[in-house]
Amino acid sequence: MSNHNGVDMKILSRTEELILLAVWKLHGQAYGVTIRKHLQETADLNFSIGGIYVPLDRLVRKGYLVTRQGDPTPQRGGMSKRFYELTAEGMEALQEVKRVNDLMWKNLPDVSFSS
Amino acid sequence: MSNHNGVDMKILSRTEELILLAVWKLHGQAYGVTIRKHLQETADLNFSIGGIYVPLDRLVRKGYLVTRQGDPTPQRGGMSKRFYELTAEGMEALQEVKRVNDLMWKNLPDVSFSS
DNA sequence: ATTATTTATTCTATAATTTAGAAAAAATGC
DNA sequence: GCATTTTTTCTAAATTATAGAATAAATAAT
Repeated sequence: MSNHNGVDMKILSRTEELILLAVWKLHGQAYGVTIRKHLQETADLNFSIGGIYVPLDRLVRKGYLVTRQGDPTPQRGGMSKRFYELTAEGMEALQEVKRVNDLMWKNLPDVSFSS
Repeated sequence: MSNHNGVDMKILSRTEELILLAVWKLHGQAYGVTIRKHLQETADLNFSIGGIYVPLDRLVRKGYLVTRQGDPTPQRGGMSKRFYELTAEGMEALQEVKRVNDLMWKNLPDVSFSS
């Protein structure tokens, strides 16, 4: 649970992981609306509006994402988009969560459960 | 994001997933101390005491785990153990989180990141 | 039998994250 | 200018995570 500096880093929350993955997948086209849609279409996950923008802010503050304001587009109207991209640290945090997940999902005994 | 009844189920939090997986792996020998140790040894995850028992309670309330009081053992001393086991619903919640994870980690473009 | 030691859980307060959606902003079309 | 569209900002309430002191229940030692 430490990064390349040997400093303990907290593991990503579920939402943080999902949003970073969406940004990764959407490379260059990641903004609030497309991120939300990607989660819906890819995994049938229905986030509220705040459920996307609140963690996005946090991920920028933590240094896992960078953001840039988009230019107005030739489409109808609307507030200008705010695009997001993964940083090296964001990618590192994703690799760490993958490491943990892979280890924890390995060598599980045959299914059996109670009650 | 729905279970076999078509009812929407909330996706497990990171901690809930990790604890359910530890219980699964430890089948029959899962209690607070062994769960905490398993997470430490398997994935280098260091949970505080409350970080284990608080979510364990919640997982029982949600029906993902059942619990039974252990008998005193021939070892030195100590309060008697409280063992945990997965329920069918707990297993289902794990399968659901795995489905989401597998989908989200698929087809990612080549690594690239900013700043 | 009293006291010390060990193992393990319970309890509880605080911090952080999630969730929901109304409100505001910024652009184009008429 | 006013209506409409797209997108973000804001914010309050609910849920989860974190930390570790306190307590409990057992055996060992004297």
